[in-house]
Amino acid sequence: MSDIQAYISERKQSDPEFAEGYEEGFRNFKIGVLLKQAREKAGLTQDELAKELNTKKAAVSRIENHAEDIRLSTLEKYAKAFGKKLKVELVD
Amino acid sequence: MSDIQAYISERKQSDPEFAEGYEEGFRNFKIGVLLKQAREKAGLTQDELAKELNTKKAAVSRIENHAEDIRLSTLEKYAKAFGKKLKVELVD
DNA sequence: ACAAATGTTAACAATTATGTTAACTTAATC
DNA sequence: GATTAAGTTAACATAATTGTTAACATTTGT
Repeated sequence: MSDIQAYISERKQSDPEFAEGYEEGFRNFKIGVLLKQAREKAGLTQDELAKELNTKKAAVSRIENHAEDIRLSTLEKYAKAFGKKLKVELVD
Repeated sequence: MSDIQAYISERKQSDPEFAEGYEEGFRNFKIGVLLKQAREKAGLTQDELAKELNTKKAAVSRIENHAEDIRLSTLEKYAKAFGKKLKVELVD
Protein backbone atom coordinates (compact mmCIF):
# COMPACT_ATOMS: atom_id res chain seq x y z
CA MET A 1 0.00 0.00 0.00
CA SER A 2 1.41 3.35 -1.02
CA ASP A 3 2.01 6.25 1.34
CA ILE A 4 -0.77 8.23 -0.24
CA GLN A 5 -3.31 5.47 0.05
CA ALA A 6 -2.41 4.87 3.66
CA TYR A 7 -2.87 8.53 4.37
CA ILE A 8 -6.23 8.56 2.63
CA SER A 9 -7.55 5.62 4.62
CA GLU A 10 -6.44 7.22 7.83
CA ARG A 11 -7.95 10.57 7.07
CA LYS A 12 -11.22 9.14 5.83
CA GLN A 13 -11.78 7.85 9.35
CA SER A 14 -10.89 11.00 11.24
CA ASP A 15 -12.49 13.40 8.75
CA PRO A 16 -15.97 12.42 7.55
CA GLU A 17 -16.31 15.43 5.31
CA PHE A 18 -13.14 14.40 3.60
CA ALA A 19 -14.49 10.91 3.00
CA GLU A 20 -17.60 12.50 1.50
CA GLY A 21 -16.01 14.80 -1.00
CA TYR A 22 -13.20 12.44 -1.76
CA GLU A 23 -14.03 11.55 -5.32
CA GLU A 24 -14.91 15.01 -6.54
CA GLY A 25 -11.84 16.64 -5.17
CA PHE A 26 -9.51 13.81 -5.86
CA ARG A 27 -6.94 15.62 -7.95
CA ASN A 28 -6.57 18.66 -5.78
CA PHE A 29 -6.37 16.51 -2.77
CA LYS A 30 -3.65 14.38 -4.26
CA ILE A 31 -1.60 17.43 -5.09
CA GLY A 32 -1.90 18.59 -1.51
CA VAL A 33 -0.86 15.21 -0.17
CA LEU A 34 1.98 15.08 -2.66
CA LEU A 35 3.26 18.44 -1.51
CA LYS A 36 2.80 17.63 2.14
CA GLN A 37 4.70 14.39 1.82
CA ALA A 38 7.46 16.03 -0.18
CA ARG A 39 7.78 18.69 2.51
CA GLU A 40 7.96 16.11 5.27
CA LYS A 41 10.53 14.07 3.40
CA ALA A 42 12.58 17.24 3.01
CA GLY A 43 12.34 17.65 6.79
CA LEU A 44 10.74 21.07 6.65
CA THR A 45 8.01 22.58 8.78
CA GLN A 46 5.30 24.62 7.08
CA ASP A 47 6.85 27.71 8.54
CA GLU A 48 10.32 26.91 7.23
CA LEU A 49 9.00 26.11 3.78
CA ALA A 50 6.91 29.25 3.81
CA LYS A 51 10.02 31.34 4.40
CA GLU A 52 11.82 29.78 1.47
CA LEU A 53 8.83 30.58 -0.70
CA ASN A 54 8.48 34.12 0.64
CA THR A 55 5.04 33.44 1.95
CA LYS A 56 3.31 32.38 5.16
CA LYS A 57 2.64 29.04 6.79
CA ALA A 58 -1.09 29.68 6.47
CA ALA A 59 -0.73 29.60 2.70
CA VAL A 60 1.22 26.35 2.85
CA SER A 61 -1.42 24.76 5.06
CA ARG A 62 -4.18 25.90 2.75
CA ILE A 63 -2.53 24.35 -0.27
CA GLU A 64 -1.87 21.09 1.54
CA ASN A 65 -5.46 20.84 2.78
CA HIS A 66 -8.07 23.07 1.22
CA ALA A 67 -6.85 24.51 -2.04
CA GLU A 68 -9.27 24.16 -4.93
CA ASP A 69 -6.73 24.70 -7.64
CA ILE A 70 -3.11 25.70 -8.04
CA ARG A 71 -0.93 27.48 -10.57
CA LEU A 72 1.85 25.70 -12.35
CA SER A 73 4.25 28.38 -11.18
CA THR A 74 3.30 27.68 -7.56
CA LEU A 75 3.89 23.99 -8.00
CA GLU A 76 7.27 24.80 -9.49
CA LYS A 77 8.24 26.96 -6.57
CA TYR A 78 7.45 24.10 -4.23
CA ALA A 79 9.41 21.64 -6.35
CA LYS A 80 12.39 23.95 -6.36
CA ALA A 81 12.28 24.34 -2.59
CA PHE A 82 12.45 20.56 -2.31
CA GLY A 83 15.35 20.39 -4.75
CA LYS A 84 13.11 18.73 -7.33
CA LYS A 85 11.76 19.54 -10.74
CA LEU A 86 8.21 19.54 -11.92
CA LYS A 87 7.25 17.14 -14.66
CA VAL A 88 4.02 17.66 -16.52
CA GLU A 89 2.76 15.28 -19.17
CA LEU A 90 -0.32 14.39 -21.15
CA VAL A 91 -0.79 10.64 -21.10
CA ASP A 92 -3.34 8.31 -22.70
CA MET B 1 14.95 16.16 -33.52
CA SER B 2 11.73 16.32 -31.55
CA ASP B 3 8.62 18.08 -32.75
CA ILE B 4 8.99 20.70 -30.07
CA GLN B 5 12.58 21.46 -30.92
CA ALA B 6 11.74 21.75 -34.57
CA TYR B 7 8.99 24.15 -33.78
CA ILE B 8 11.28 26.23 -31.59
CA SER B 9 13.94 26.55 -34.27
CA GLU B 10 11.35 27.59 -36.77
CA ARG B 11 9.74 30.16 -34.56
CA LYS B 12 13.02 31.62 -33.38
CA GLN B 13 13.62 32.68 -36.96
CA SER B 14 10.24 34.20 -37.65
CA ASP B 15 9.80 35.76 -34.19
CA PRO B 16 12.85 37.62 -32.83
CA GLU B 17 11.10 38.52 -29.60
CA PHE B 18 10.45 34.89 -29.02
CA ALA B 19 14.11 34.04 -29.51
CA GLU B 20 14.95 36.76 -26.97
CA GLY B 21 12.73 35.69 -24.16
CA TYR B 22 13.17 32.06 -24.86
CA GLU B 23 15.24 31.02 -21.88
CA GLU B 24 13.30 32.91 -19.24
CA GLY B 25 9.91 31.81 -20.40
CA PHE B 26 10.92 28.31 -21.30
CA ARG B 27 8.42 26.41 -19.20
CA ASN B 28 5.36 28.39 -20.11
CA PHE B 29 6.33 28.31 -23.69
CA LYS B 30 6.72 24.57 -23.66
CA ILE B 31 3.30 24.16 -22.14
CA GLY B 32 1.83 26.28 -24.90
CA VAL B 33 3.58 24.27 -27.58
CA LEU B 34 2.59 21.06 -25.88
CA LEU B 35 -1.06 22.08 -25.91
CA LYS B 36 -0.91 23.35 -29.45
CA GLN B 37 0.62 20.14 -30.73
CA ALA B 38 -1.84 18.04 -28.77
CA ARG B 39 -4.69 20.04 -30.28
CA GLU B 40 -3.35 19.63 -33.79
CA LYS B 41 -2.83 15.91 -33.32
CA ALA B 42 -6.42 15.69 -32.14
CA GLY B 43 -7.40 17.43 -35.38
CA LEU B 44 -9.16 20.31 -33.67
CA THR B 45 -9.23 23.98 -34.57
CA GLN B 46 -8.91 26.52 -31.77
CA ASP B 47 -12.56 27.32 -32.22
CA GLU B 48 -13.65 23.70 -31.97
CA LEU B 49 -11.53 23.14 -28.88
CA ALA B 50 -12.82 26.34 -27.34
CA LYS B 51 -16.38 25.12 -27.69
CA GLU B 52 -15.58 21.88 -25.92
CA LEU B 53 -14.03 23.88 -23.12
CA ASN B 54 -16.90 26.36 -22.95
CA THR B 55 -14.63 29.23 -23.77
CA LYS B 56 -13.46 31.23 -26.78
CA LYS B 57 -10.81 30.69 -29.38
CA ALA B 58 -9.08 33.84 -28.19
CA ALA B 59 -8.42 32.20 -24.85
CA VAL B 60 -7.02 29.13 -26.55
CA SER B 61 -4.70 31.21 -28.68
CA ARG B 62 -3.52 33.15 -25.67
CA ILE B 63 -2.62 30.02 -23.79
CA GLU B 64 -0.82 28.53 -26.77
CA ASN B 65 1.20 31.67 -27.35
CA HIS B 66 1.32 34.28 -24.60
CA ALA B 67 0.16 32.87 -21.32
CA GLU B 68 2.46 33.57 -18.38
CA ASP B 69 1.10 30.88 -16.14
CA ILE B 70 -1.71 28.38 -16.08
CA ARG B 71 -3.87 26.62 -13.55
CA LEU B 72 -3.76 22.90 -13.11
CA SER B 73 -7.52 22.72 -13.64
CA THR B 74 -7.11 24.44 -17.00
CA LEU B 75 -4.45 21.99 -18.06
CA GLU B 76 -6.75 19.17 -17.03
CA LYS B 77 -9.62 20.50 -19.06
CA TYR B 78 -7.38 20.55 -22.09
CA ALA B 79 -6.12 17.04 -21.42
CA LYS B 80 -9.68 15.77 -21.11
CA ALA B 81 -10.69 17.42 -24.38
CA PHE B 82 -7.86 15.56 -26.08
CA GLY B 83 -8.89 12.30 -24.43
CA LYS B 84 -5.77 12.33 -22.30
CA LYS B 85 -4.96 12.59 -18.64
CA LEU B 86 -2.68 14.97 -16.89
CA LYS B 87 0.31 13.56 -15.08
CA VAL B 88 2.14 15.69 -12.56
CA GLU B 89 5.26 14.55 -10.76
CA LEU B 90 8.12 15.85 -8.69
CA VAL B 91 11.36 14.40 -10.02
CA ASP B 92 14.96 14.72 -8.89
C1' DA C 1 -7.31 37.91 -56.45
C1' DC C 2 -11.22 36.80 -53.62
C1' DA C 3 -13.64 34.59 -49.93
C1' DA C 4 -13.92 31.84 -46.03
C1' DA C 5 -11.78 29.72 -42.27
C1' DT C 6 -8.51 29.91 -38.83
C1' DG C 7 -5.50 32.23 -35.77
C1' DT C 8 -3.78 36.48 -33.17
C1' DT C 9 -3.92 40.38 -30.24
C1' DA C 10 -5.63 44.12 -27.19
C1' DA C 11 -8.84 45.76 -23.73
C1' DC C 12 -11.82 45.12 -20.16
C1' DA C 13 -14.74 42.31 -16.93
C1' DA C 14 -15.12 38.47 -14.02
C1' DT C 15 -13.34 34.82 -11.34
C1' DT C 16 -9.97 32.72 -8.55
C1' DA C 17 -5.37 31.81 -6.49
C1' DT C 18 -2.27 33.70 -3.43
C1' DG C 19 -0.56 37.03 0.39
C1' DT C 20 -1.40 38.38 4.93
C1' DT C 21 -2.95 38.74 9.65
C1' DA C 22 -4.88 36.98 13.66
C1' DA C 23 -7.19 33.65 16.50
C1' DC C 24 -7.63 28.92 17.46
C1' DT C 25 -6.31 23.86 17.83
C1' DT C 26 -3.17 20.06 18.42
C1' DA C 27 1.12 17.84 19.79
C1' DA C 28 5.02 17.54 22.22
C1' DT C 29 8.10 18.64 26.08
C1' DC C 30 8.87 20.19 30.51
C1' DG D 1 -1.07 21.48 33.32
C1' DA D 2 1.67 25.13 31.47
C1' DT D 3 4.49 26.42 27.61
C1' DT D 4 6.09 26.23 23.13
C1' DA D 5 6.29 24.65 18.37
C1' DA D 6 3.54 23.27 14.63
C1' DG D 7 -0.55 23.22 12.07
C1' DT D 8 -5.39 24.89 10.87
C1' DT D 9 -8.90 28.01 9.56
C1' DA D 10 -11.42 32.34 8.54
C1' DA D 11 -11.45 36.94 6.67
C1' DC D 12 -9.92 40.27 3.83
C1' DA D 13 -6.59 42.44 0.39
C1' DT D 14 -4.00 41.85 -3.71
C1' DA D 15 -2.53 39.91 -7.90
C1' DA D 16 -3.06 36.95 -11.64
C1' DT D 17 -5.62 33.76 -14.70
C1' DT D 18 -9.50 33.20 -17.48
C1' DG D 19 -13.85 34.88 -19.99
C1' DT D 20 -15.44 37.83 -23.50
C1' DT D 21 -15.78 40.90 -27.39
C1' DA D 22 -14.16 43.00 -31.37
C1' DA D 23 -10.86 44.13 -34.77
C1' DC D 24 -7.13 42.57 -37.42
C1' DA D 25 -3.85 39.04 -39.59
C1' DT D 26 -2.88 34.85 -41.72
C1' DT D 27 -3.79 30.86 -44.14
C1' DT D 28 -6.25 27.92 -47.28
C1' DG D 29 -8.85 26.82 -51.17
C1' DT D 30 -11.07 28.13 -55.39
